[in-house]
Amino acid sequence: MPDNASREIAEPLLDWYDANARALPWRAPPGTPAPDPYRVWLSEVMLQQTQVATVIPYFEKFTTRWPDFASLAAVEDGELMSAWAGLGYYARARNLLAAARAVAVEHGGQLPGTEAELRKLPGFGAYTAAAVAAIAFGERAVVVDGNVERVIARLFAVADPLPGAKPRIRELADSVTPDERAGDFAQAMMDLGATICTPRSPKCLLCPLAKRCDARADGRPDAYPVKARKKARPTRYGTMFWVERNGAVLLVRRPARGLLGGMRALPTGPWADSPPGVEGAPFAAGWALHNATVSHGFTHFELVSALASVTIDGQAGAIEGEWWPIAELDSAGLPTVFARAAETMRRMR
DNA sequence: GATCCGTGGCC
DNA sequence: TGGCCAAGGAT
Repeated sequence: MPDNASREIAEPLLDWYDANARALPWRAPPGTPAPDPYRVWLSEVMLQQTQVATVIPYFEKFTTRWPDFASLAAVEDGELMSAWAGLGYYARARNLLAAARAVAVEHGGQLPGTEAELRKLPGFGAYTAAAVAAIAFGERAVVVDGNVERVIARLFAVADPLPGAKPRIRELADSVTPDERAGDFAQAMMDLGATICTPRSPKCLLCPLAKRCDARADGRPDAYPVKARKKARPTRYGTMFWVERNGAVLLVRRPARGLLGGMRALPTGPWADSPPGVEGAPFAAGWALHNATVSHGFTHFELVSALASVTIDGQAGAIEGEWWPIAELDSAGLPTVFARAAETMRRMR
């Protein structure tokens, strides 16, 4: 790292961090020994595309139930998915469990300590491998997340739009990453991005790097980073099926991959460009198609789902799935869209 | 490189 | 209201 980059960026940023670091459950205080790699890893996975305030209660729940790699590796798939319910991006939970088991089997129960080895584990991309290597193991790794991209783009007034500018931003991040305290430096950059160098209305008057910031000098810090416009989300339509029998409702397990993969769910028909009615129902019956719908925004489409219901008396026959007591649906581990649909049905019936 | 993959909060 | 955003990864 060039001397001027250290003097103008790393040193004042680390000084700021020493005085202003957020106290977070997975974080050791600045200057103290590195925190538990298990807790660092778990927090980093939960924090992918998810804000700190959302993560904290999940992190507390997970670390209470499963305090280390061995206990997590022993969990059954369904139990882990239920615990993750509501946090979103469920592939993270599937990869988390796969990585825990790989660590138990192939690494003697300890997370490998280098960025290159971490990168091979499920769920460890460029960001997470660098973050865990730097924060938990003290490796000099270049950690680039959305916060770092924004801070760097402003410090150097990077005019090229994302995502094309990612390689350039990583080069610049590399050039300002110190050889010592790379983990604290990464967390300082992310704290700065989350609290000072925010996407809208950055608080430049409080910023320890304002003197050195090219975007600040231009007078338009919020113009960076430049981003390509996103496509509009299409609306898709579907139907969820509520099958009631003896005070219980039929739940199914969704396929292991894809949307809400591996999660417990209400039976659904296909998503379509227009309301499909009771097409794709789990079995032929006298379905009542209700007027109420449930709308839910996913990452790349907006779902508007109708609700259809039927009550079965006597034997369930060959119906596949679990009969879950309606009074205990809160403990079923349903993703938010199904939890809301279930709540709507519970009130309507 | 483009697409898929959740959810909640903000203005 | 609706688009944008958040400690990204897999394919």
